[in-house]
Amino acid sequence: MAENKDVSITVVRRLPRYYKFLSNLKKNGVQKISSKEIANRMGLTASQIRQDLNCFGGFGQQGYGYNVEALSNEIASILHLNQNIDAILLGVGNLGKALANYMSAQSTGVSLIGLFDKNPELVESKGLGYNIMGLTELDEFCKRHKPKIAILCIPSDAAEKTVAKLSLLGITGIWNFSSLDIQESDELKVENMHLGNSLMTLGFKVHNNCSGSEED
Amino acid sequence: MAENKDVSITVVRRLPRYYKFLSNLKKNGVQKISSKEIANRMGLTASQIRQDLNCFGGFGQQGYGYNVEALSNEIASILHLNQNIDAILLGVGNLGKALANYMSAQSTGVSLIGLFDKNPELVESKGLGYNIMGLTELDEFCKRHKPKIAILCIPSDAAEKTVAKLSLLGITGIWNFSSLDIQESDELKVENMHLGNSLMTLGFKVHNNCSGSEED
DNA sequence: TAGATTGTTAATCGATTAACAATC
DNA sequence: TAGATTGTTAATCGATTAACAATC
Repeated sequence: MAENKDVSITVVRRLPRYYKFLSNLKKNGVQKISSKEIANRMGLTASQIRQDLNCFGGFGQQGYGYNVEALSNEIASILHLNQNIDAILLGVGNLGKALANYMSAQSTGVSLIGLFDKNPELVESKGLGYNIMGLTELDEFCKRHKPKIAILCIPSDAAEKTVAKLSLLGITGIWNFSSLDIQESDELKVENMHLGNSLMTLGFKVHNNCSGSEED
Repeated sequence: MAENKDVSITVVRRLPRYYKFLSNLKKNGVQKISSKEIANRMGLTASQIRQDLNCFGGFGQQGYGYNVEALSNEIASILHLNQNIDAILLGVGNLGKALANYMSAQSTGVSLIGLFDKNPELVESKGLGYNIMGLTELDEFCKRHKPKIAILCIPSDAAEKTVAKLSLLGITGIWNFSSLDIQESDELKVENMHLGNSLMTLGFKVHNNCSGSEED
């Protein structure tokens, strides 16, 4: 059974990578794997993988390794991929559309139940599979459907005004693609996806040939 | 003068955030700031900020603090934002378009010089400001224009086949939006932007109300 | 001069790696 | 039984925080 609470965020961030890796193995019919081989193939160390997994339970078997399917299921359960969180998306530009398409194609445990835009009538939504609401309908929609996550694909000045309001409307997680640096708190969990920051970091690495691993 | 080399990637990743923060101060006419106030406003500690900056030089003044404009310029120079790296983008779907638009609007030290798609004739490129080439033209284009960074907005199976080839064509940095987990090396710097991983991490946090800071 | 705040060293904390007994 | 590989404890490494002398 999955034990969590006060597992470090560093470990949590590796779980989706393990999950992806194991899914690929499963797809290729691989049934068992050792921490050593996971390490080799993912560019980590065997120790680290065993430490990570043992934060949640002893999923392996001495002398054998890990059963791919069982471990994959355990991680899915730790990440709550089988449960569902409802999400709304604000700002249906190219990026918003890309994310909406991505989310309908992938199982990440989060599903989109509403898309909003300042000018819904200007959005070309053919093939998107959603109809788009105006931001004026946001309050009413949230009160009725109680989404938990908001995906921000709006400019940072708009985002600044929106965050506090979303909190009041019951949003407890923000996937933030605006350049606003949103601070995480107990009440509001945040993943800041600052594209520009990542690109500048890449630029630095390319210029300096600096070493060091990266993730997300 | 900026001293770098073997500065940890953890520190480097904070530089773009500092830069953004200082740019905003500058926009608001703020001329000086202390590490303590930066810390308060960014959710870090004053110690950490002083440690970070002193990896590159002593930019402050005792009893006074930091001059906003000077510090901002120093960080821009450390990040090489004034120099330019040429980049190409592969896969002009919604995401590719979003990134192309973003990059023409922002100064990140990286500029797009070519967009490629498997089916360039199917891409609606009105208003994009680029004309889109077929992937068959990639070799020729790279040999002529020698871009250094490739932005991958193609499916992961396509990405898998493409990475080694890009390396041979002189690409030394990859901004990877495919779900393929690309390993970084001395020859090839990588920023993996795994959207799904980030969303799953957010889901975990929302479910578990787990604490811990995040960035990108 | 007195007050403020840096640069920098030392202490602490957390994450990774190594080692090995347990056991399949 | 012998070999392999886990789970787990201990050692190391790196990053953050605290403290304080230097100095503007």
